Amino acid sequence: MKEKKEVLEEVIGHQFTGYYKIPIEKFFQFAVSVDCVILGYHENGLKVLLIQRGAEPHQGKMALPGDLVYPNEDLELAATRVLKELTGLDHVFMTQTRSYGQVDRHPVGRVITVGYYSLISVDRYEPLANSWADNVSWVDLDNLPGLAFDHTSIIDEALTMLRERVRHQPVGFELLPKEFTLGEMQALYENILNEKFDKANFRKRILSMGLLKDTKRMQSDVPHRPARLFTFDKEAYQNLLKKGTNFEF
Amino acid sequence: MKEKKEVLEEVIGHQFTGYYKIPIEKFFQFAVSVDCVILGYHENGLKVLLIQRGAEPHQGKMALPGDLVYPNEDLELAATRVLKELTGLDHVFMTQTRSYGQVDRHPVGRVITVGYYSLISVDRYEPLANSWADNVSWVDLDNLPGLAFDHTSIIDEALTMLRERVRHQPVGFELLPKEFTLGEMQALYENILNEKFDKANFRKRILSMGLLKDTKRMQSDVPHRPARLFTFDKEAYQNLLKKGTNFEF
DNA sequence: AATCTTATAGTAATATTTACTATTAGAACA
DNA sequence: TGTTCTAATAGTAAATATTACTATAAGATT
Repeated sequence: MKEKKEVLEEVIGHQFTGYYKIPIEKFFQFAVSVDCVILGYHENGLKVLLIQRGAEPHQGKMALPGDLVYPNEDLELAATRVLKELTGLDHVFMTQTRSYGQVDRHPVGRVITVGYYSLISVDRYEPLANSWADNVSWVDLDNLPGLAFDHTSIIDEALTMLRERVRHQPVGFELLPKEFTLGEMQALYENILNEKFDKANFRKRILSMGLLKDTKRMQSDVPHRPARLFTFDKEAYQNLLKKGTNFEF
Repeated sequence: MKEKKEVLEEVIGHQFTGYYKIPIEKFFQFAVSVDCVILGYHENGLKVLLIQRGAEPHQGKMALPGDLVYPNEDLELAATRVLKELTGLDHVFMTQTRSYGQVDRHPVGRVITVGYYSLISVDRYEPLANSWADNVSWVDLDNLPGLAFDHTSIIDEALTMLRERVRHQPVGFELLPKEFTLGEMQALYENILNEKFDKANFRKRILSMGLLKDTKRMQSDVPHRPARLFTFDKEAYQNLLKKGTNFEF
């Protein structure tokens, strides 16, 4: 590890003579970006929304939708703006994952990126490439190409977060269509957690949470006995949260 | 919400004529800081390590140990360096919480701060104020004074994280002395989770995890039957992690 | 030696989870 | 129209885990 003195002298460009001697402007050399990990579920697989970069650096490579934050812009707003500009997606509620700040992660200068993630229902949105994005597409998580910057590890960590979260919060619902069957729900859980469950027990477990509302309607156009359609009972979930009851799958 | 065009024009200082017209240097106006939330447990209460600021802004106020990151310094290293410089604490393993980027959170300019947190055993470290810190002390979390910047909410979120984590990871051990009794352990859990447990059942639950090593030694100088002393069995925990067994309290 | 406090052991009732089996119902086809 | 397919739904008995207790043990203090 470099000595503190050496490090400082590299920064300030001349010999270091004391802590308070570094002019504060020397610290204002960073740029900040946001990167959005939008996860979806389709055809029995988890997908992530990627763009093809139509601008340097890493032009042509696939990447997370992300861009630099304006110096007078809040981070959350930046994430919302960037996602909309590049993919057309609006009204997507994202939460921060964490920040990535490797010194050499960006070729142009020191850029810290802040990760945001969201789970969405693939069929409720229609991504459309825009601005400097040459393309937008849902890419299978088991089959990711080489990505720009450190985006592969940003996705990996978001995924770890999802697997952790799915056990303690009813996040599955966000990834399914508005109405879904218990079979679909089970397939989703099995996919995320990479684990098989007993069908009858899975049903009991999920139903006993009291977070599903029976629509009284049935699947149609299936070549077998159709299953009941459910929706997520938001109200019941709010009540559960208020009571402080902690959800466990 | 401001229109994009207006926002841009504020940033670039002249009329906006198209996305690619903003020179990239305009984006490199940020500074980045790290703030360390060091939590400890002492005399039946959770504490956080705070400094008294001996420098502007917010001179004189209590604050988290934190400072600006050098433009050529990795975030983790910065956190380690800053903590050591201000409080003398070394070899503290911290993990990132999240970043805070409100536009007006710092009076000098646009400063994004990255939160780091750690749980430590109060009696294993000897904090000592240094550099521009006028003072270091363990402050009771139930009795926090007004803090500099947005540090109160950084602490609040770290605390929420701790309460979440304590249910799924054996973090309690980090906060206790190397050797501890089951009674101390129970008091800690009750304190963090603000909930009482049945003594006999708590013992069974904790022991059945198989993460405690019996030292065969006893408490001394207590005015009652002395309790057995335990240590955390790191090896057993590693094995548990390898097997992928998920810890639940 | 009596008394205090807290540790430790044990247990019975209750609740939850698990591993099953059995039955049901719509669609498709003969 | 009934036979067959597939997956949904219902039910249950054994095994496990949790909970709410009671009883006993042991060192320190008086």
